[in-house]
Amino acid sequence: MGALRTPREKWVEAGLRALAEGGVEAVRVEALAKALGVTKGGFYGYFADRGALLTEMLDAWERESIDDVLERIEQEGTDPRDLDELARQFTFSLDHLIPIDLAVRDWARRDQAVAERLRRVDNRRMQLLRDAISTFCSDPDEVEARSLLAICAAIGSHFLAADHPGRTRAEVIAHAGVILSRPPGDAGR
Amino acid sequence: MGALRTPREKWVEAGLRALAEGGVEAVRVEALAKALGVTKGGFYGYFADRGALLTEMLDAWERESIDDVLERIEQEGTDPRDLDELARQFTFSLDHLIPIDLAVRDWARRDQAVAERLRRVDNRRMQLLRDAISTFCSDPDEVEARSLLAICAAIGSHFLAADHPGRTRAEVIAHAGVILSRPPGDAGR
DNA sequence: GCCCAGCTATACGGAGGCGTATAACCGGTC
DNA sequence: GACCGGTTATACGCCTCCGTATAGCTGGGC
Repeated sequence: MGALRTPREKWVEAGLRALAEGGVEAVRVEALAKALGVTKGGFYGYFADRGALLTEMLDAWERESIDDVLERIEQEGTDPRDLDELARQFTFSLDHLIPIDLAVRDWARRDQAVAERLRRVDNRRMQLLRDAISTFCSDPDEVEARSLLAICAAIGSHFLAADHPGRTRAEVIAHAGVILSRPPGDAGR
Repeated sequence: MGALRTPREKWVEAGLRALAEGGVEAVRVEALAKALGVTKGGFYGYFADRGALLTEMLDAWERESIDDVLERIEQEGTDPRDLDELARQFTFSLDHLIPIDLAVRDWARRDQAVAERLRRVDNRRMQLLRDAISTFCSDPDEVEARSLLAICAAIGSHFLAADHPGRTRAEVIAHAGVILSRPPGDAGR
Protein backbone atom coordinates (compact mmCIF):
# COMPACT_ATOMS: atom_id res chain seq x y z
CA MET A 1 0.00 0.00 0.00
CA GLY A 2 1.17 3.52 -0.64
CA ALA A 3 2.44 5.67 2.20
CA LEU A 4 0.30 8.32 3.84
CA ARG A 5 2.17 11.28 2.49
CA THR A 6 0.00 13.99 3.93
CA PRO A 7 -2.33 12.16 6.23
CA ARG A 8 -5.68 13.24 7.59
CA GLU A 9 -4.05 14.67 10.66
CA LYS A 10 -1.95 17.11 8.64
CA TRP A 11 -5.08 18.67 7.22
CA VAL A 12 -6.55 19.10 10.68
CA GLU A 13 -3.37 20.70 11.95
CA ALA A 14 -3.20 23.07 9.03
CA GLY A 15 -6.86 23.88 9.54
CA LEU A 16 -6.32 24.74 13.19
CA ARG A 17 -3.37 26.91 12.27
CA ALA A 18 -5.47 28.79 9.75
CA LEU A 19 -8.28 29.09 12.28
CA ALA A 20 -5.92 30.55 14.84
CA GLU A 21 -4.53 33.10 12.42
CA GLY A 22 -7.54 34.17 10.46
CA GLY A 23 -10.71 32.80 11.96
CA VAL A 24 -13.10 30.25 10.47
CA GLU A 25 -13.32 32.12 7.21
CA ALA A 26 -9.62 31.60 6.69
CA VAL A 27 -10.02 27.83 6.73
CA ARG A 28 -10.11 27.29 2.98
CA VAL A 29 -9.39 23.92 1.47
CA GLU A 30 -7.21 25.27 -1.29
CA ALA A 31 -5.34 27.58 1.06
CA LEU A 32 -4.56 24.70 3.40
CA ALA A 33 -3.35 22.65 0.46
CA LYS A 34 -0.99 25.41 -0.55
CA ALA A 35 0.23 25.72 3.04
CA LEU A 36 0.95 21.99 2.99
CA GLY A 37 2.73 22.29 -0.34
CA VAL A 38 0.13 20.17 -2.03
CA THR A 39 -2.97 20.60 -4.13
CA LYS A 40 -6.39 19.88 -2.71
CA GLY A 41 -6.53 16.65 -4.69
CA GLY A 42 -6.20 14.35 -1.72
CA PHE A 43 -8.33 16.35 0.67
CA TYR A 44 -11.61 14.92 -0.50
CA GLY A 45 -10.31 11.42 0.04
CA TYR A 46 -10.35 12.12 3.76
CA PHE A 47 -13.18 14.58 4.16
CA ALA A 48 -16.59 14.74 2.59
CA ASP A 49 -16.38 18.50 2.40
CA ARG A 50 -15.04 21.57 4.15
CA GLY A 51 -17.64 21.18 6.90
CA ALA A 52 -16.31 17.73 7.77
CA LEU A 53 -12.85 19.19 8.30
CA LEU A 54 -14.28 21.91 10.49
CA THR A 55 -16.02 19.46 12.80
CA GLU A 56 -12.91 17.31 12.92
CA MET A 57 -10.92 20.39 13.85
CA LEU A 58 -13.33 21.04 16.67
CA ASP A 59 -13.00 17.44 17.82
CA ALA A 60 -9.25 17.83 17.97
CA TRP A 61 -9.46 21.16 19.73
CA GLU A 62 -11.95 19.95 22.29
CA ARG A 63 -9.95 16.83 23.03
CA GLU A 64 -6.73 18.75 23.26
CA SER A 65 -8.22 21.46 25.43
CA ILE A 66 -9.52 18.97 27.94
CA ASP A 67 -6.43 16.79 27.83
CA ASP A 68 -4.33 19.84 28.35
CA VAL A 69 -6.12 20.67 31.54
CA LEU A 70 -6.00 17.16 32.93
CA GLU A 71 -2.41 16.75 31.89
CA ARG A 72 -1.28 19.84 33.70
CA ILE A 73 -3.04 18.74 36.85
CA GLU A 74 -1.86 15.15 36.84
CA GLN A 75 1.63 15.60 35.46
CA GLU A 76 2.54 18.43 37.75
CA GLY A 77 0.98 16.48 40.57
CA THR A 78 -0.49 19.68 41.94
CA ASP A 79 -3.77 19.88 43.72
CA PRO A 80 -6.19 21.77 41.49
CA ARG A 81 -7.45 23.43 44.64
CA ASP A 82 -4.16 25.21 44.88
CA LEU A 83 -3.96 28.98 44.81
CA ASP A 84 -1.03 28.94 42.46
CA GLU A 85 -3.01 26.77 40.13
CA LEU A 86 -5.68 29.45 40.07
CA ALA A 87 -3.12 32.02 39.09
CA ARG A 88 -1.81 29.71 36.42
CA GLN A 89 -5.35 29.18 35.24
CA PHE A 90 -5.35 32.85 34.37
CA THR A 91 -3.01 32.31 31.51
CA PHE A 92 -4.65 28.97 30.98
CA SER A 93 -3.81 26.56 28.22
CA LEU A 94 -0.65 26.19 26.26
CA ASP A 95 0.26 29.25 24.28
CA HIS A 96 -0.50 27.72 20.93
CA LEU A 97 -4.04 26.88 22.06
CA ILE A 98 -4.97 30.43 22.99
CA PRO A 99 -5.46 31.84 19.50
CA ILE A 100 -7.54 28.80 18.60
CA ASP A 101 -9.57 29.25 21.74
CA LEU A 102 -10.29 32.87 20.89
CA ALA A 103 -11.22 32.04 17.33
CA VAL A 104 -13.56 29.32 18.54
CA ARG A 105 -15.23 31.78 20.90
CA ASP A 106 -16.01 34.15 18.07
CA TRP A 107 -17.06 31.27 15.88
CA ALA A 108 -19.42 30.01 18.57
CA ARG A 109 -21.37 33.24 18.46
CA ARG A 110 -22.60 32.28 15.01
CA ASP A 111 -22.75 28.49 15.13
CA GLN A 112 -24.85 26.62 17.62
CA ALA A 113 -22.89 23.38 17.36
CA VAL A 114 -19.66 25.20 18.11
CA ALA A 115 -21.28 26.96 21.02
CA GLU A 116 -22.24 23.59 22.46
CA ARG A 117 -18.69 22.30 22.32
CA LEU A 118 -17.37 25.50 23.82
CA ARG A 119 -19.89 25.11 26.61
CA ARG A 120 -18.42 21.74 27.53
CA VAL A 121 -14.89 23.08 27.63
CA ASP A 122 -15.85 26.20 29.55
CA ASN A 123 -17.86 24.24 32.09
CA ARG A 124 -14.84 22.07 32.71
CA ARG A 125 -12.61 25.05 33.28
CA MET A 126 -15.15 26.77 35.48
CA GLN A 127 -15.34 23.68 37.67
CA LEU A 128 -11.59 23.79 38.15
CA LEU A 129 -11.83 27.39 39.20
CA ARG A 130 -14.70 26.66 41.57
CA ASP A 131 -12.69 23.89 43.20
CA ALA A 132 -9.67 26.12 43.65
CA ILE A 133 -11.61 29.07 44.99
CA SER A 134 -13.71 26.94 47.30
CA THR A 135 -10.59 26.19 49.32
CA PHE A 136 -10.60 29.68 50.79
CA CYS A 137 -14.11 30.92 50.14
CA SER A 138 -17.18 29.30 51.61
CA ASP A 139 -20.08 31.29 50.15
CA PRO A 140 -21.08 29.43 46.96
CA ASP A 141 -22.41 32.60 45.35
CA GLU A 142 -19.12 34.31 45.94
CA VAL A 143 -17.22 31.31 44.62
CA GLU A 144 -19.27 31.46 41.47
CA ALA A 145 -18.76 35.19 41.05
CA ARG A 146 -15.00 34.95 41.59
CA SER A 147 -14.76 32.05 39.18
CA LEU A 148 -16.57 34.10 36.59
CA LEU A 149 -14.25 37.03 37.16
CA ALA A 150 -11.23 34.76 36.83
CA ILE A 151 -12.27 33.08 33.62
CA CYS A 152 -13.50 36.33 32.10
CA ALA A 153 -10.14 37.89 32.86
CA ALA A 154 -8.41 34.97 31.18
CA ILE A 155 -10.58 35.32 28.10
CA GLY A 156 -11.31 39.02 28.05
CA SER A 157 -7.78 40.26 28.46
CA HIS A 158 -6.99 38.84 25.03
CA PHE A 159 -9.83 40.85 23.53
CA LEU A 160 -8.98 44.03 25.38
CA ALA A 161 -6.84 46.70 23.76
CA ALA A 162 -6.48 49.10 26.69
CA ASP A 163 -3.16 50.33 28.04
CA HIS A 164 -2.07 50.30 31.67
CA PRO A 165 0.14 53.34 32.12
CA GLY A 166 3.29 52.45 33.98
CA ARG A 167 2.39 48.79 34.13
CA THR A 168 2.46 45.65 32.11
CA ARG A 169 -0.70 43.81 31.30
CA ALA A 170 0.89 40.77 32.94
CA GLU A 171 1.49 42.74 36.11
CA VAL A 172 -2.08 43.92 36.29
CA ILE A 173 -3.33 40.39 35.69
CA ALA A 174 -1.05 39.09 38.42
CA HIS A 175 -2.51 41.64 40.82
CA ALA A 176 -6.01 40.67 39.77
CA GLY A 177 -5.14 37.08 40.63
CA VAL A 178 -4.10 38.20 44.09
CA ILE A 179 -7.39 40.00 44.57
CA LEU A 180 -9.41 36.99 43.55
CA SER A 181 -7.36 34.73 45.83
CA ARG A 182 -7.90 37.00 48.80
CA PRO A 183 -10.37 35.65 51.38
CA PRO A 184 -13.47 37.85 51.67
CA GLY A 185 -12.91 40.79 53.99
CA ASP A 186 -15.97 40.21 56.14
CA ALA A 187 -15.10 36.53 56.64
CA GLY A 188 -11.34 36.90 56.65
CA ARG A 189 -9.08 36.18 59.62
CA MET B 1 -30.83 67.37 -8.29
CA GLY B 2 -31.99 63.87 -7.74
CA ALA B 3 -32.95 62.73 -4.26
CA LEU B 4 -30.62 60.62 -2.13
CA ARG B 5 -32.62 57.47 -2.31
CA THR B 6 -30.30 55.26 -0.36
CA PRO B 7 -27.71 57.63 1.04
CA ARG B 8 -24.21 56.92 2.23
CA GLU B 9 -25.40 56.47 5.76
CA LYS B 10 -27.70 53.60 4.82
CA TRP B 11 -24.73 51.63 3.54
CA VAL B 12 -22.84 52.18 6.75
CA GLU B 13 -25.82 51.10 8.83
CA ALA B 14 -26.30 47.97 6.76
CA GLY B 15 -22.60 47.28 7.03
CA LEU B 16 -22.65 47.52 10.80
CA ARG B 17 -25.65 45.24 10.94
CA ALA B 18 -23.85 42.66 8.83
CA LEU B 19 -20.74 43.06 10.96
CA ALA B 20 -22.73 42.45 14.12
CA GLU B 21 -24.37 39.34 12.74
CA GLY B 22 -21.60 37.69 10.80
CA GLY B 23 -18.28 39.41 11.44
CA VAL B 24 -16.17 41.34 8.98
CA GLU B 25 -16.32 38.60 6.40
CA ALA B 26 -20.07 39.02 6.22
CA VAL B 27 -19.74 42.63 5.10
CA ARG B 28 -20.12 42.06 1.38
CA VAL B 29 -21.10 44.86 -0.94
CA GLU B 30 -23.58 42.79 -2.90
CA ALA B 31 -25.10 41.32 0.23
CA LEU B 32 -25.64 44.78 1.72
CA ALA B 33 -27.25 45.90 -1.52
CA LYS B 34 -29.67 43.02 -1.39
CA ALA B 35 -30.42 43.78 2.26
CA LEU B 36 -31.21 47.36 1.23
CA GLY B 37 -33.41 46.17 -1.62
CA VAL B 38 -31.05 47.64 -4.17
CA THR B 39 -28.21 46.53 -6.41
CA LYS B 40 -24.65 47.53 -5.74
CA GLY B 41 -24.83 50.07 -8.57
CA GLY B 42 -24.85 53.14 -6.36
CA PHE B 43 -22.39 51.88 -3.79
CA TYR B 44 -19.30 52.85 -5.73
CA GLY B 45 -20.60 56.38 -6.08
CA TYR B 46 -20.08 56.81 -2.35
CA PHE B 47 -17.19 54.52 -1.60
CA ALA B 48 -13.99 53.84 -3.47
CA ASP B 49 -14.16 50.20 -2.52
CA ARG B 50 -15.20 47.80 0.20
CA GLY B 51 -12.31 48.92 2.37
CA ALA B 52 -13.58 52.49 2.37
CA LEU B 53 -16.89 51.29 3.73
CA LEU B 54 -15.14 49.30 6.43
CA THR B 55 -13.18 52.29 7.69
CA GLU B 56 -16.29 54.43 7.57
CA MET B 57 -18.09 51.79 9.60
CA LEU B 58 -15.31 51.94 12.16
CA ASP B 59 -15.57 55.73 12.23
CA ALA B 60 -19.26 55.47 12.97
CA TRP B 61 -18.76 52.78 15.59
CA GLU B 62 -15.96 54.65 17.35
CA ARG B 63 -17.93 57.88 17.41
CA GLU B 64 -21.07 56.16 18.59
CA SER B 65 -19.24 54.17 21.26
CA ILE B 66 -17.67 57.26 22.73
CA ASP B 67 -20.79 59.39 22.38
CA ASP B 68 -22.75 56.65 24.05
CA VAL B 69 -20.54 56.75 27.11
CA LEU B 70 -20.53 60.52 27.41
CA GLU B 71 -24.25 60.66 26.78
CA ARG B 72 -25.06 58.27 29.55
CA ILE B 73 -22.94 60.21 32.00
CA GLU B 74 -24.14 63.67 31.09
CA GLN B 75 -27.77 62.93 30.36
CA GLU B 76 -28.33 60.90 33.48
CA GLY B 77 -26.47 63.55 35.40
CA THR B 78 -24.78 60.86 37.47
CA ASP B 79 -21.29 61.12 38.76
CA PRO B 80 -19.16 58.63 36.87
CA ARG B 81 -17.45 57.90 40.16
CA ASP B 82 -20.66 56.35 41.36
CA LEU B 83 -20.77 52.72 42.42
CA ASP B 84 -23.99 52.14 40.55
CA GLU B 85 -22.36 53.51 37.48
CA LEU B 86 -19.69 50.89 37.83
CA ALA B 87 -22.30 48.18 37.98
CA ARG B 88 -23.99 49.66 34.95
CA GLN B 89 -20.66 49.73 33.20
CA PHE B 90 -20.71 45.99 33.44
CA THR B 91 -23.42 45.71 30.87
CA PHE B 92 -21.94 48.71 29.17
CA SER B 93 -23.15 50.20 25.94
CA LEU B 94 -26.54 50.06 24.37
CA ASP B 95 -27.64 46.57 23.51
CA HIS B 96 -27.35 47.05 19.80
CA LEU B 97 -23.71 48.09 20.16
CA ILE B 98 -22.61 44.95 21.96
CA PRO B 99 -22.55 42.58 18.99
CA ILE B 100 -20.67 45.19 16.98
CA ASP B 101 -18.26 45.64 19.84
CA LEU B 102 -17.56 41.91 19.99
CA ALA B 103 -17.12 41.65 16.24
CA VAL B 104 -14.69 44.57 16.31
CA ARG B 105 -12.69 42.87 19.05
CA ASP B 106 -12.25 39.77 16.96
CA TRP B 107 -11.52 41.86 13.91
CA ALA B 108 -8.87 43.81 15.79
CA ARG B 109 -6.89 40.64 16.39
CA ARG B 110 -6.12 40.52 12.68
CA ASP B 111 -6.03 44.18 11.64
CA GLN B 112 -3.65 46.65 13.20
CA ALA B 113 -5.71 49.71 12.25
CA VAL B 114 -8.78 48.25 13.90
CA ALA B 115 -6.75 47.39 16.98
CA GLU B 116 -5.67 51.02 17.23
CA ARG B 117 -9.25 52.27 17.18
CA LEU B 118 -10.29 49.69 19.71
CA ARG B 119 -7.46 50.82 21.92
CA ARG B 120 -8.84 54.35 21.99
CA VAL B 121 -12.30 53.16 22.94
CA ASP B 122 -11.04 50.71 25.55
CA ASN B 123 -8.76 53.30 27.12
CA ARG B 124 -11.72 55.62 27.46
CA ARG B 125 -13.80 52.97 29.16
CA MET B 126 -10.95 51.93 31.41
CA GLN B 127 -10.54 55.51 32.56
CA LEU B 128 -14.19 55.62 33.53
CA LEU B 129 -13.74 52.48 35.57
CA ARG B 130 -10.60 53.81 37.23
CA ASP B 131 -12.44 56.98 38.22
CA ALA B 132 -15.33 55.04 39.69
CA ILE B 133 -13.17 52.55 41.57
CA SER B 134 -10.83 55.25 42.86
CA THR B 135 -13.66 56.63 44.99
CA PHE B 136 -13.39 53.71 47.39
CA CYS B 137 -9.98 52.27 46.66
CA SER B 138 -6.77 54.19 47.17
CA ASP B 139 -4.07 51.80 46.00
CA PRO B 140 -3.51 52.61 42.30
CA ASP B 141 -2.34 49.09 41.52
CA GLU B 142 -5.48 47.68 43.01
CA VAL B 143 -7.59 50.22 41.13
CA GLU B 144 -5.98 49.09 37.91
CA ALA B 145 -6.48 45.43 38.68
CA ARG B 146 -10.11 45.90 39.63
CA SER B 147 -10.75 47.97 36.52
CA LEU B 148 -9.25 45.21 34.43
CA LEU B 149 -11.42 42.62 36.12
CA ALA B 150 -14.49 44.76 35.55
CA ILE B 151 -13.93 45.41 31.88
CA CYS B 152 -12.84 41.83 31.23
CA ALA B 153 -16.04 40.62 32.84
CA ALA B 154 -18.03 42.97 30.62
CA ILE B 155 -16.29 41.68 27.53
CA GLY B 156 -15.51 38.12 28.46
CA SER B 157 -18.93 37.13 29.67
CA HIS B 158 -20.17 37.49 26.11
CA PHE B 159 -17.51 35.08 24.90
CA LEU B 160 -18.05 32.59 27.71
CA ALA B 161 -20.32 29.61 27.24
CA ALA B 162 -20.25 28.18 30.76
CA ASP B 163 -23.34 27.47 32.84
CA HIS B 164 -23.97 28.58 36.41
CA PRO B 165 -26.06 25.84 37.99
CA GLY B 166 -28.95 27.31 39.93
CA ARG B 167 -28.08 30.82 38.88
CA THR B 168 -28.47 33.24 36.04
CA ARG B 169 -25.48 34.70 34.35
CA ALA B 170 -26.90 38.11 35.20
CA GLU B 171 -27.05 37.17 38.87
CA VAL B 172 -23.45 36.02 38.92
CA ILE B 173 -22.38 39.20 37.16
CA ALA B 174 -24.29 41.28 39.67
CA HIS B 175 -22.48 39.52 42.49
CA ALA B 176 -19.18 40.07 40.75
CA GLY B 177 -20.02 43.77 40.64
CA VAL B 178 -20.56 43.73 44.38
CA ILE B 179 -17.19 42.08 44.94
CA LEU B 180 -15.37 44.62 42.82
CA SER B 181 -17.15 47.50 44.59
CA ARG B 182 -16.19 46.18 48.00
CA PRO B 183 -13.42 48.14 49.73
CA PRO B 184 -10.27 46.05 50.23
CA GLY B 185 -10.50 43.87 53.32
CA ASP B 186 -7.30 45.12 54.87
CA ALA B 187 -8.31 48.74 54.40
CA GLY B 188 -12.05 48.27 54.97
CA ARG B 189 -14.08 49.79 57.78
C1' DG C 1 10.80 -5.51 -11.09
C1' DC C 2 5.91 -5.53 -11.15
C1' DC C 3 1.52 -4.38 -9.14
C1' DC C 4 -1.74 -1.58 -7.06
C1' DA C 5 -3.66 1.19 -3.42
C1' DG C 6 -3.11 5.57 -1.98
C1' DC C 7 -1.68 9.94 -2.82
C1' DT C 8 -1.13 13.66 -6.24
C1' DA C 9 -1.80 17.11 -10.08
C1' DT C 10 -4.75 19.03 -13.31
C1' DA C 11 -8.89 20.42 -15.28
C1' DC C 12 -13.58 21.51 -15.02
C1' DG C 13 -18.40 23.66 -13.89
C1' DG C 14 -20.71 26.43 -10.84
C1' DA C 15 -21.28 29.87 -7.38
C1' DG C 16 -20.34 34.21 -5.40
C1' DG C 17 -17.70 38.28 -4.82
C1' DC C 18 -15.21 42.68 -6.45
C1' DG C 19 -14.88 46.74 -9.20
C1' DT C 20 -16.04 49.01 -13.85
C1' DA C 21 -18.88 50.52 -17.62
C1' DT C 22 -23.00 51.90 -19.46
C1' DA C 23 -27.63 52.75 -20.25
C1' DA C 24 -32.20 53.46 -18.19
C1' DC C 25 -34.67 55.90 -14.77
C1' DC C 26 -36.70 59.57 -12.05
C1' DG C 27 -37.58 63.81 -9.67
C1' DG C 28 -36.66 68.44 -8.97
C1' DT C 29 -35.80 72.84 -11.75
C1' DC C 30 -36.66 76.02 -15.15
C1' DG D 1 -42.87 69.54 -20.55
C1' DA D 2 -38.00 69.36 -21.46
C1' DC D 3 -33.66 69.13 -19.09
C1' DC D 4 -30.16 67.36 -16.09
C1' DG D 5 -27.70 65.13 -12.49
C1' DG D 6 -27.83 61.80 -9.14
C1' DT D 7 -29.46 57.08 -8.53
C1' DT D 8 -30.31 52.65 -10.23
C1' DA D 9 -30.18 48.15 -12.95
C1' DT D 10 -27.65 45.32 -15.85
C1' DA D 11 -23.80 43.31 -17.83
C1' DC D 12 -19.08 42.33 -17.95
C1' DG D 13 -14.12 40.54 -16.78
C1' DC D 14 -11.68 38.83 -13.30
C1' DC D 15 -10.74 36.35 -9.28
C1' DT D 16 -11.31 32.89 -5.50
C1' DC D 17 -13.41 29.09 -3.78
C1' DC D 18 -15.98 24.64 -3.67
C1' DG D 19 -16.55 19.93 -4.98
C1' DT D 20 -15.93 16.39 -8.82
C1' DA D 21 -13.57 13.79 -12.31
C1' DT D 22 -9.75 11.78 -14.11
C1' DA D 23 -5.26 10.61 -15.20
C1' DG D 24 -0.49 10.23 -13.40
C1' DC D 25 2.83 9.19 -9.96
C1' DT D 26 5.02 6.47 -6.21
C1' DG D 27 6.60 3.35 -3.10
C1' DG D 28 5.87 -0.87 -0.20
C1' DG D 29 4.71 -5.81 -0.76
C1' DC D 30 5.46 -9.75 -3.26
